Amino acid sequence: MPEPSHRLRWAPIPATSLNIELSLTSGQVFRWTRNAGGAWLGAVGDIGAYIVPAERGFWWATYPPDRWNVVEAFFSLQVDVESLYREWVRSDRRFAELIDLFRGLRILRQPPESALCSFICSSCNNVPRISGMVGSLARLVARQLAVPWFEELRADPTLVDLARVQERALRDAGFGYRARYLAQLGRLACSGLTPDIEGLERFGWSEARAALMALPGVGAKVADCVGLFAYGRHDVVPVDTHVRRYVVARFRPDLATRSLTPRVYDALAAEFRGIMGPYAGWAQQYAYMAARSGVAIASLQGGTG
DNA sequence: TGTCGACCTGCCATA
DNA sequence: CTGTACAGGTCGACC
Repeated sequence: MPEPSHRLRWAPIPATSLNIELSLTSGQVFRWTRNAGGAWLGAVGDIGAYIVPAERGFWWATYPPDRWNVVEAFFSLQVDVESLYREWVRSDRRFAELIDLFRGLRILRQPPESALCSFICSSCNNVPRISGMVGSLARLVARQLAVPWFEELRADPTLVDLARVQERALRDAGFGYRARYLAQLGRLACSGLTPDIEGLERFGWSEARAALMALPGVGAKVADCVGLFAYGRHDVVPVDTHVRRYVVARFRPDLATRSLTPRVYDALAAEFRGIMGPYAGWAQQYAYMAARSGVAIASLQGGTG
């Protein structure tokens, strides 16, 4: 594969501030790939991106060229993680361990419509399979980008793109019961029956969240993922099975046996947000990774130390 | 409000 | 190698 070496730009953002591999493989985005040379390839909306990590920074290229603002926004580089780390350790001393493990992990800012599609696919699912589905979805419905240094790169899909495929084709491609949600969403979008997903970002979160939850296949968890990963709502805490396990073990053992009703969901999110503060959504990603990777939750039990 | 089962499929760990 | 439990949930029907 030809590499855009003559176009590469340098960004002096150290790996301690942005761990590219960790951020791209932490279950936020599912379509980035790494080539043999260690470069990461992916799309951000309609923009192709090429990222080569290094210790003291990273090399980057986009197509169309030189879209630094896209790279900067995607990696949320305006957020100073070092100051977050200092705050988190003050809020919860045991976060020091998670920061050591996952230093440089950032919340990525994705186009909301494709984030919606991805997290509809994520329900009751595992990351390898989600990646396969999200890749298939892009191949089935999204526009091919004419990026010279990719053999094949699809744009991030939009909701109207979804109407290009029948539910049956999605089922044949292995989407299972999520096929119905996606096909239905595409029909609604083409009929003008979905809200302006991009525009919802400017609404209050409770209003935007309710609008998202009215869409097929979108419950509290998926809506919260759109809030955190697409709208830049840093304080929104999606409560999945891992985060639930973490918060229950760490702070709310009284909720251990309760089923995850909307009330319990909100209580867990509120508990975590109350402790971790306005960037609780970012902190959630660290807790998620810890719980998912089997870092001894037991060792995290008992008080807020 | 809270509980239950259905919805699809494949990964992963253990028999 | 065949069998389970489970995986970044949501929805509708009943208490």
